[in-house]
Amino acid sequence: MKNPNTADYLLSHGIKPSVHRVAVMNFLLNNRIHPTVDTIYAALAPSIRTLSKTTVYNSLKLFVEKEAIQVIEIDDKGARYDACCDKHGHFKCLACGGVFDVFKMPYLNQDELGLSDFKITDCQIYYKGYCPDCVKKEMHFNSNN
Amino acid sequence: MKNPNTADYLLSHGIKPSVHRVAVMNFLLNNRIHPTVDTIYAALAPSIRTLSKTTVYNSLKLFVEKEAIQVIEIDDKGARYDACCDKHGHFKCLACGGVFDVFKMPYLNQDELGLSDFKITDCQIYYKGYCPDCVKKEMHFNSNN
DNA sequence: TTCATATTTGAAACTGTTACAAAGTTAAAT
DNA sequence: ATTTAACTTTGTAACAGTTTCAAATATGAA
Repeated sequence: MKNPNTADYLLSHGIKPSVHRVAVMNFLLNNRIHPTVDTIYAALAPSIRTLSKTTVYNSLKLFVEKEAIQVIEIDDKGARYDACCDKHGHFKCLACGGVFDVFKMPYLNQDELGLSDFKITDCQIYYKGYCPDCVKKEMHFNSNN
Repeated sequence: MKNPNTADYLLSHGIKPSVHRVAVMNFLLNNRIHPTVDTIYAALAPSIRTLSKTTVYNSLKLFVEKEAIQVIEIDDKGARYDACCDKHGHFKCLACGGVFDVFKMPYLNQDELGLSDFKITDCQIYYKGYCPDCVKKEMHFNSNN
């Protein structure tokens, strides 16, 4: 489960690998579930008794700035974080709250999009609906996820 | 500037056209600027002295539910509202805060996306960067827009 | 005119996030 | 070892956008 190269990964992005930062990055690398801040904090707090939620926020913000991870702001129920920085879309299930990767994306270049004179710095594609499991369970009532 | 069919438009979507609702919908139909709640409220409040911001929130929420408009949640700085419900992308300028339509979109169907067993209810494509005007003005410092 | 129903209001609550000053940690130079 | 400077972390409070909710108001049919 432990990735010994987490500190190196942070260093390669110009991030000083403090104990807390390594723990947060490690969680993201080993749990590809697009977790929220709360999920990360809840998972790490028991074993790192001195961890505060602000530090999780600070670390994630720094990682995003240094392009070590990407942030998925698919709704207003808490940002999701993804250790995979490759360009890809995301699907969020409105029943279970799960976020799925969508890798088969049809990206167009700037000219094709009709944005020739723009400077594009970010592109995000978000799908919403119900995942296969929840479709089967007919969990179409909307929860708070 | 006035669109006499606004009430009919609301009715055709199963929305009772109260005075306030017509005013909000009318603003959206005549001002295709993807306004925020604050923008709409600030524009209408002077002429409709009894209007409250909660009513703007309530009306917009109802319109979205009834699919009379669509909501653009491109960042956490306030939702944008679009009277055009056609499937299209949006670009937000990080300097001036303007939101632009991106109509030339490469939509794939569910199978092509690899989401065959999912039930998709919504798709949003968001671009960020700098619009032509701000590129020219070299307004690349980030504001709070 | 009365009554039932729907709409609107305004204040308070709520949520995710950020700001900030104080406290703690780290590691190099002495 | 001790000092020092720079950085990291904490915890509280602030903040913004949005929602909740009970009371007040408006609407329209009987």
